Amino acid sequence: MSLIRYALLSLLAREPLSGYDIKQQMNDRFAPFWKAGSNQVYPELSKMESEELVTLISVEQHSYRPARKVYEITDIGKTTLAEWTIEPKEVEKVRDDFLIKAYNSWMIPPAEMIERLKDIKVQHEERLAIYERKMVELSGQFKLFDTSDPNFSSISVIQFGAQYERLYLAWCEDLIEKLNLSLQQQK
Amino acid sequence: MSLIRYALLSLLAREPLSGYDIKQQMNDRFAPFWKAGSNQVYPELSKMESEELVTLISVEQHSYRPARKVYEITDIGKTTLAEWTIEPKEVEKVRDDFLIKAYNSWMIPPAEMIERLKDIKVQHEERLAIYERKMVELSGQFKLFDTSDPNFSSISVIQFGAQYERLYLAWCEDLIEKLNLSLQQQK
DNA sequence: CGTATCATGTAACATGTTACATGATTTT
DNA sequence: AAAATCATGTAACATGTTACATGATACG
Repeated sequence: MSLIRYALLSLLAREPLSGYDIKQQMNDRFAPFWKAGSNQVYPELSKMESEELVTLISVEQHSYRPARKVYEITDIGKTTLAEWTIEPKEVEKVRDDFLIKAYNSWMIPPAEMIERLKDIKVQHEERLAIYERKMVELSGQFKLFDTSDPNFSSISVIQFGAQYERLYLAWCEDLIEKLNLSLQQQK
Repeated sequence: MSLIRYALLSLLAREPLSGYDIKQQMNDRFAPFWKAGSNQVYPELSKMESEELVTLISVEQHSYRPARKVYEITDIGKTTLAEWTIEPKEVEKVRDDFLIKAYNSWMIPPAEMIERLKDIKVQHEERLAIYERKMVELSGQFKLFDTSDPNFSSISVIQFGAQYERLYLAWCEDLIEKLNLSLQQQK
């Protein structure tokens, strides 16, 4: 039911991982699509183990550290994930704070709003750079047209991310331009 | 602090509204950017009233119905909203369920995945149509270059929405095409 | 004659975020 | 000497969703 469950399974469908690995992948590699706190990952893994969606395949003990518990997806886990994947669902709300801020731009002096937009642009440029780096990384190890290769899916999702950032940048630039025009008209 | 507060203020900055009005605007007109339940709207309005961000300007009693309580934003409310609007903040995660589903597309038979994508496309086409209708509505009552007109902001946000839906559609079409190619190669 | 609308609100539940706790080791 | 890394996990808090409650009237 909960979304986090399927996010975890999506990663485990590709390779066995520990809770810690999953957190890393979400917060570093998978970012900025997703994020998960330890309080969600660890309890969910235990629950999924008791429901036989995953199994514990090894417990590595490096002397002093807490035991590293590595989980593998089961066949039940795979079919559960596949069923969820093709299950129809209403699409999400967009829900981006900055869009509400933009909805208030009429209250803000144009010069100030332009500064804000430039800040936002920098952040989106950084994200775009991350996606583009990932694209280069992945496209090397990918056989064209093999849609059953996990990399096919990774690439398509990253491509979405990159396109999204380009859209955001273009939108910011357009707004900046309009605000600039109105500044010049005032003079 | 909470986001809902600023969403409410954003609407009240344009005109006085009741809690019911706000819910309507969010769930109908403002959709699909945002959504709010009554349990968030009504208590938040009371809280904001006690903090003097809004004031109750009228209580309409239509015989049998619960009293309709209309709120207006105060000057404190306006400056609070304006400050929040220009306050820098890290940009949001994208977080769309379907992107996780797409991340699992390698597990799904291409023909099935194509069907799913077509379903999603329909939903995004509907949203695009909503945005385009709103654009026509709004652009009529808008003086070009007047960035202090609330409609200027409305238009820019809706434009973002429309561009987003076009991106989503293009991405779906691209994926469908790739999946189709791999189907033909299998034959 | 059942359902939708107006209009407030509460309660129960699900989900997500931030901070904390442990504790040796490696890096700065 | 301080901070980051690995690795598990818990607790407190904030936010969001779904369902319920009231109750007269208008609509199909």
